[in-house]
Amino acid sequence: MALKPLGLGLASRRVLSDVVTDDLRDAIISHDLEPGRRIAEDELALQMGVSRGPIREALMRLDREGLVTIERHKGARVASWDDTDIQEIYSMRSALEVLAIEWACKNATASDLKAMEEILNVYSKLSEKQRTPREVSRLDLEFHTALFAAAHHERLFKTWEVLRSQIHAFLVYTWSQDGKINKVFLPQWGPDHKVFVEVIRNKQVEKAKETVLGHVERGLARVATHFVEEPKPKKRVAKR
Amino acid sequence: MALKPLGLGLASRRVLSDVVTDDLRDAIISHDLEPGRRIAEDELALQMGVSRGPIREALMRLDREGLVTIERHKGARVASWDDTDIQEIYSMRSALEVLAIEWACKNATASDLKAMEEILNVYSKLSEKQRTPREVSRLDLEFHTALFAAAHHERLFKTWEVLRSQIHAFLVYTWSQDGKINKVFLPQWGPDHKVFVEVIRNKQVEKAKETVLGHVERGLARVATHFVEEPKPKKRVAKR
DNA sequence: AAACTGTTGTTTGTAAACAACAATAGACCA
DNA sequence: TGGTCTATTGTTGTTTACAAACAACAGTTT
Repeated sequence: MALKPLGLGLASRRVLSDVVTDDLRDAIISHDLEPGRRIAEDELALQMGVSRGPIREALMRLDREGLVTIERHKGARVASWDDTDIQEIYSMRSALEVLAIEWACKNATASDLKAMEEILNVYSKLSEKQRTPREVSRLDLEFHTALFAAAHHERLFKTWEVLRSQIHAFLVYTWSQDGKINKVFLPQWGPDHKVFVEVIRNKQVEKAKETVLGHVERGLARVATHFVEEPKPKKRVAKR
Repeated sequence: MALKPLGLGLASRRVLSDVVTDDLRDAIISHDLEPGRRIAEDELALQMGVSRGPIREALMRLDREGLVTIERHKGARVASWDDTDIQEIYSMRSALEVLAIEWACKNATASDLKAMEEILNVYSKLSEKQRTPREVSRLDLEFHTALFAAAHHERLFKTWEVLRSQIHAFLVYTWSQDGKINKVFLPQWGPDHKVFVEVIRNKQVEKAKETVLGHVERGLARVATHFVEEPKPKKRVAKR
């Protein structure tokens, strides 16, 4: 059974709270709602033309995803990031990806490998100009999602989905601070990921683990040096 | 029916959905609600004397915790476990505990260590008779929770909490199948865990990782051999 | 100033309805 | 008999409106 109902248009009977969740997530990831911003249920409900029920549900889900922060009787805010968060996220990511590639070596099917290669294929067909940091990062997250799917490990996949949202969110923030992250990163992306598919196909578990560890560590280094710290209003008093 | 009507609203600072969540979690973990059992919102709301709102919220949280399975328009069921789940849970646990003890070596404070030792202390004061599988397992989960707390890694801790609920749930199930799991396990528990505190205090990262890995693997072996498979009414393919 | 008190705006919870949907049971036809 | 189709039924999803609990703020009193 497919872990994720791949977004192929069929849009199957989505429920209102799903729509709200996705819209809100996009708004947060794209920074239409800036970090720290207050989200009032009534206001959002009015704005989206739905009642409070689905809004509450969406906010709770995004809280679980780490994109918003809910405090009792105080409501929800868009989450914000500092370097502690980066450290946490990438250390989790290392641990999870190592486990993922381990399981993928055992469980990956032909179609799993094909899905991963398909993403590499899409990348290779992009023109130089299309290889924007944003687009490549989107493909990057998609590739790693395919890797996690190949592990066939339900709980691992769900945990990754949470992490992915957070990575996605602060990556966009990082780009907005520094548009030219990509000098060394982008040309390397394709070859770097081809290795993943190969070691999985050949079931070279140890080499796979090393590969993925190095990969994530380089990712962290890249992000950390470019991440511009943002004052985190965790417990700040709101000034009017 | 074992669902206690909730105590009067003296209630303190907790909010209704918290109470419902905790009551339901207890009922599931203690198997007052057997795996696979259907949970209807209306029915539960009536039983607990609250409206559907807090019930829905509680069910969503328990779904996230993995104790309940919600399907759209079909409602919630108490989760059930098979050996695949055990494999998933323990592989996750290994990865997470290694990361946890790594961070604990860096970040543990004196009071963190003290908290862990306090639990060992409680254990050592238990009489032979009090060392039931159930009680020791409760202390075990508490100890490991203290370990995760000592890591000072927010996301890691939250992920552990999810896993803990699941471990707790099927451990109770395992005990109910076999009351004498403890012949080799129980006497070893105390000394086994003292090592944890020491390696963390001395910041012996590598040794710490080995220790925790072995520990979890033995835990898996113990559970796996005693786990009696239960028919799982998993997901049926959606027919249209 | 510090402590008290009420106001305000928000979240949280309740209630009663309706709408959308899934499962089931009959009805119908072959 | 066997199968498809359509009601029926029950549950979840959603809305509306209101009441209660609570945090933050401002003004008042001491």
